[in-house]
Amino acid sequence: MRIMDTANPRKTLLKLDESLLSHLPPFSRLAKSQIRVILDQATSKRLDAGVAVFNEGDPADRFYMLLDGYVRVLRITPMGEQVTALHIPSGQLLGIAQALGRDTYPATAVTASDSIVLSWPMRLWDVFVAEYDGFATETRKTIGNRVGEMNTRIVEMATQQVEQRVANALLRLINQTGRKVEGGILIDFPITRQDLSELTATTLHTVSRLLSAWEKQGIVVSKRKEIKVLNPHALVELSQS
DNA sequence: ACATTAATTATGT
DNA sequence: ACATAATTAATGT
Repeated sequence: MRIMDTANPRKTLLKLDESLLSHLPPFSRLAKSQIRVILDQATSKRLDAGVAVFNEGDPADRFYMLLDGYVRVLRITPMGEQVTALHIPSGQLLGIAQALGRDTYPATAVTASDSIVLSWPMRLWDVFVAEYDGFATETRKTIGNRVGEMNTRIVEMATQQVEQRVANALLRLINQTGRKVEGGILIDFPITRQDLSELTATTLHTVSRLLSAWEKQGIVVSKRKEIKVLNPHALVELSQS
């Protein structure tokens, strides 16, 4: 029987079941007993939306597995503006500075929705890599994917116009974090026009105009902090005109 | 082709 | 009632 740490609700222990990790790529090749010892070393936390998981430049003392929710990775420009580098959906690792050969976090991670994260002290990273089959190769894959995405976004910024950039950003969002609903695909976490503008290096006003225009054309519908894509194909066309 | 500024309206606690 | 989000128009680069 598990005693909850009621004195410290921020760090409340959930009942951690092996099935939480067993289907996730970095751990999928492991036996139940192995996952058990991994879980026993983990700290779990519930985080509200908009809370920093870690900050750019902080000593990278822990790494994280996002169990539920979404996290966006931010960088601050020299002039103090936020730029969103990418979104991370649940089931992925984050704060994996060690894999990049760093001892500080290269960016800030903020929860985009209510989230649940597991974390381990960074000193366990090398142990995981050495002892757990598939852990290293899977994390390499996700790193590769993220670098790839950031690259294509940089190319977009340099070559495409605003309308095509936000169209592309929306398409990526529905691909990575979209949930099928009645008549379209819904972005699965609260997203403002400000957020979208930070993803596409434009202003919230321009995003607002574009979304309004697209809504009239029946391509999207949006409420406050909510965007649903009705016609992805139309966005694809917009993104390559 | 876009940003900026500003005024106005809507929406959630 | 208050703060935050979104829209809209006018003006600037």
